[in-house]
Amino acid sequence: MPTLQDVAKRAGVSTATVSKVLSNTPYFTDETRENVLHAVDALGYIPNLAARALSSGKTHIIAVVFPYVYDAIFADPHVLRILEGIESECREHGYNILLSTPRLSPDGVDEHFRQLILSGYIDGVIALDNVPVASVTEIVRRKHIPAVDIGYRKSGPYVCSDDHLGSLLMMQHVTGLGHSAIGVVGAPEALHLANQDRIAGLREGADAAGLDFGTMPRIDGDFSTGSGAKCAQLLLEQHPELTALICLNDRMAMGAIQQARQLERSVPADLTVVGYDDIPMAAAFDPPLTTIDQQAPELGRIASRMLFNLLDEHSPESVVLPTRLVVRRSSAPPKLSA
Amino acid sequence: MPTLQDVAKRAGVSTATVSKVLSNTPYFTDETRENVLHAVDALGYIPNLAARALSSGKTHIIAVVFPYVYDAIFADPHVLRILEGIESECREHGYNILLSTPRLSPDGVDEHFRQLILSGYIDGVIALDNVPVASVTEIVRRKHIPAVDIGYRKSGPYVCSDDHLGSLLMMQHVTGLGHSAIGVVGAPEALHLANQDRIAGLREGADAAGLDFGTMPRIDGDFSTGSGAKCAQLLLEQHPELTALICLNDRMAMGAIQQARQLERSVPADLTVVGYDDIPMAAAFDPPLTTIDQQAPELGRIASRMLFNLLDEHSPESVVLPTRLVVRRSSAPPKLSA
DNA sequence: CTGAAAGCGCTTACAG
DNA sequence: CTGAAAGCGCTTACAG
Repeated sequence: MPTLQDVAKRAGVSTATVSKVLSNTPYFTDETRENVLHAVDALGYIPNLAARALSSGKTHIIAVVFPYVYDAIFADPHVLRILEGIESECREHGYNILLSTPRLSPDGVDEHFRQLILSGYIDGVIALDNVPVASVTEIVRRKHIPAVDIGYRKSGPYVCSDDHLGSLLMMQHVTGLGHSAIGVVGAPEALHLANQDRIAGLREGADAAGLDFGTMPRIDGDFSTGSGAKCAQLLLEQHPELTALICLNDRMAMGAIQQARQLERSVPADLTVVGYDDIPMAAAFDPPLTTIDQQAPELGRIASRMLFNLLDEHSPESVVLPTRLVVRRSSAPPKLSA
Repeated sequence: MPTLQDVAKRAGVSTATVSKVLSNTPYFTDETRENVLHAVDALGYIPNLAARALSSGKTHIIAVVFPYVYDAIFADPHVLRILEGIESECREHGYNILLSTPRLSPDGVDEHFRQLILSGYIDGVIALDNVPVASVTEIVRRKHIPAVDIGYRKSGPYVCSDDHLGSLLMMQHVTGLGHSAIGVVGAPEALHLANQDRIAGLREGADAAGLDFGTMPRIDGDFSTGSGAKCAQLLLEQHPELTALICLNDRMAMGAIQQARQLERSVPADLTVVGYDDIPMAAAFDPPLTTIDQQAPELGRIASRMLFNLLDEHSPESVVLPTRLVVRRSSAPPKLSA
């Protein structure tokens, strides 16, 4: 591979000049600039990233960090769509994505991740920091590496979805249809920091409809399809009077619908089931899911842009991204009120 | 951050010694070794990866390349499970994963990817190289960077799933149940190099059962759930006599099942529907899908191990990973024969 | 068993 | 507007 030196020689200038021309420093004769560019072209010169990193301290690599808890990254379509947004934005800005999946424990991140962060290889971090057990970004920020959180650990710049609004909208939708015997398929708060907000939103929605959220049957799953089925089974067995199930993500809602079918309850005729996230399959499901669109790709895009701001020494505002109710066919008025 | 020099000073040795001790070179007094290790500890020294990369030429970064075609990486659970296998193996061996999603055109890979490869930042490449339009690894190998393909472009070490066997097993299963009016929801060969093998396997299975594969109705989708529904609709409208649908991936099978339900054909009582891939949701679906397990995580793991072999200057054998029939509840004997 | 020294390929004050 | 030179923090023959 040709080096900067080769280019300099070929163009008849110094390496400093080549370097500066390539980094778009002004103050160069058009002639010099052209000379350099021609030499670059002729030689097929590509900068050595390691050398650049060593001397400039910038690697143009950002770590995208999805803590490895429950099955998040490798099974959750929602997480994937966030990644999609990050990818498109990073690629546009010439940043490379290093995928990191640290194991978290109450003691913090694992040693491998710690080394990565301290090794100087990473210009910035975007972390899905939503697990109560430990913070990913703490160690990153302590090293003064720019970091943005996607989630609720508001210890620095962050972007999160308006979960309170989302679950409020959902409860309003369900009560608005006339339901009052409502079951909740939730998730333990230890699994996700957003849960508090979601529960609060549901409560507010229930209050507004004159219902007591505290008395609504609720069983927690783990976000998987299977757990949704199990929760729905228990809920419907113990409370056959339920006419609606609010599930805290789409996969559990799908599980719930499959379970309802086995119990000979057809959705939405006999039972309304709603989800959360609006993953791609939600629209293709049978019946298509009424759910909350979190704008996952946009979360990723915004997080990336905030990070680029930080890298430019600006201080981006944290943002709470609005959620939006998507009404499809898994929800309908209860039969009794018909 | 403390540097090698700091460690050397503190330990009273040369930087060469520190470097060698840290890379486990033998021939050192236990005393020297301990001195160095203590200094490292005391200072909290972490090697600077950029410096190491520049002087050694090794970055310990491997690029995991999923060409950005149709919706592969960000919507296909199967791809994700491959990534899961790669991740676990790489993490064990101390390699970091750079996620790269080049755009492919008949001219080859995009400029961004080309630069990445030529920049010296990448020790090796694992590529999902299954799209006929262009090869990802060609440019990589031309630069003598170790690369392994997951897929069918057998231009270097590769690992692939035994698609021929998989589809043969599937056809045998379906014909074995007594079906002869079988429809196929396929995918255009331009989308995936494995299709040829899958079609060949189906044909062989049909032959073996005394059926003519050529006359079986077939419509191609694009691997998405929605396309599966559409194909099933067309197929069942045009050929109401069909008693079984073989789909070339699970997502299309799920779409087909949903569509069948809308046409009042219950699965498997009125219609057998089988898939391919055994994605996580296949087991949780209603009915649970009969499908082919491709051992996706294992594909990723094997690919990683082959790459580590290459990095150690060994020449790994390419492998064709057996597939396995997973019988669940979406398949049953046809009604008529009952 | 250990060290001096060159070198990896860039960038960046500094000087002119 | 351009260049000489130091420096980023390691590794690696080579020598002893």
